[in-house]
Amino acid sequence: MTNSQYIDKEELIPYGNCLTDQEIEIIQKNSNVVRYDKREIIFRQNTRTSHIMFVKSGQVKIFKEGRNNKIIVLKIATQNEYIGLMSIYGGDVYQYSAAAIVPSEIFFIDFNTFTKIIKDNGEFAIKLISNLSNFGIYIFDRLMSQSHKQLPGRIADVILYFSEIIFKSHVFEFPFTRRELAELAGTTKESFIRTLAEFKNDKIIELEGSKVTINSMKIIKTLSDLG
Amino acid sequence: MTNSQYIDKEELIPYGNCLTDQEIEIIQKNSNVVRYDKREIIFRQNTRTSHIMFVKSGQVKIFKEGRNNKIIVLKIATQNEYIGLMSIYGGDVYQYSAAAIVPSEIFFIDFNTFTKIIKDNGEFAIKLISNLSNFGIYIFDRLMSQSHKQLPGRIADVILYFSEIIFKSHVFEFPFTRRELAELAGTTKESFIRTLAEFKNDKIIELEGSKVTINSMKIIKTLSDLG
DNA sequence: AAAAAGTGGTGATATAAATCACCAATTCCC
DNA sequence: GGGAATTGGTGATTTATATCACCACTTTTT
Repeated sequence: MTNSQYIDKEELIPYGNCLTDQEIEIIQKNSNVVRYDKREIIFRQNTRTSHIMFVKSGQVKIFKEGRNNKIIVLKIATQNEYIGLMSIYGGDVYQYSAAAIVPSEIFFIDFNTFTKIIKDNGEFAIKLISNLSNFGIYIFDRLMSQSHKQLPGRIADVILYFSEIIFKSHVFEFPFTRRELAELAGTTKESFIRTLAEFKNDKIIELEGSKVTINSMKIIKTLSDLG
Repeated sequence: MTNSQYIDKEELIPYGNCLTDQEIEIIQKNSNVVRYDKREIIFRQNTRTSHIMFVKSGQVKIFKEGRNNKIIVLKIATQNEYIGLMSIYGGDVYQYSAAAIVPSEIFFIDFNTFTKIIKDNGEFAIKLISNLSNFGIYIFDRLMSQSHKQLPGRIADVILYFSEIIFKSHVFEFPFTRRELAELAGTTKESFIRTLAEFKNDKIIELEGSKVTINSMKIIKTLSDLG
């Protein structure tokens, strides 16, 4: 018998501190962890949804594939983030794909078990509603940025995303190829490379391969704001 | 005392058939209806969220305003659709604006009352999770289309939207100005007008002012698919 | 260990669509 | 009822970015 007093439920499952010990136990009995290598696909767009998943450890790329191999990278999911929630309750197939970008552990929870807990536990339901809402707002912002910002603004956004959201540092290494970075900025590999080179020439950033050092966060933010 | 046996709860409140008579009653006690004229603003982006709302009757334009007066029209909400849900549970200010496009009645529900019912009623919570998920997926599709489709494809999308989602007929009248239509397609007034004129010249549609008759649904769908 | 595929990068060229500049006809509002 | 603003529309011009065509280098695959 575990002494739950000493366990942070939030580390066992996202929004776990809304759940009773019993609910946590039920989830754990109806779940399992799968390990994925770098670049392995976790689920693919248009396949049937099955389990609720979250990232136990690692980093996962969420992306959508369109016609003629065009891809949009939506975000990087990190530790304790649900992935695929929106697809599971929004229809019966995944609307996007997920792939590990570093070796990652994914926690799989049985769909019916999870749904029952949402129904029984209102606080937990509200948390999920909040989560989905925030994700929706995030996609919405991406839509605005894609529609109205031009390249330098969108590339500044990509730099800010890694610096502020993912690595929380103004020195970091892109965990993506140039092509993937372009897919995150909604452009082509060539245009991304060129614009990034301009940032480097203008001394806004330093750039050595994948390593980025932001020299002027102020200029990056201005670029992002003015679009 | 109302005899609920003869009332379709779904018509009183969206997803009402998940609610008990008592819950419906609580909602009705804590809500009110407000009438809006054509073009009146219902709520504006960046103002604080307050009530849960849904469209009792009419049609409401949901749109987001960016820098330099650039606007994206996201969708038209019609009867029995919640508006602003995503903003209310995603943060404390509206992420977008809503305006009536025809005289409309909006049902306002007290936030705490509504939240309590979500917490108490799991079926209702699941419905809302589903609703938010579908909305998210819709925005996501818009993002894909904005990123990868070119104008004719996006304008075909607009025509399909009115024909299939809003009016369910291949003859209809745009309830929008050319400018608003352009904002829905993610382009400028001029480009929208030109492309629509091409559709007319190519006999894909007939066009007289705001009145549209789709001659070849097949070509419209092909344009939408191929982007 | 060779062959194949993918990556980072640069230059030249093409092009879709925005922008600018108008105008006539409506609609709005003091 | 008359001026101001908005709308639908067209043509000419500009421009941002995609596309094409490469190349040297690295990483996979077999």
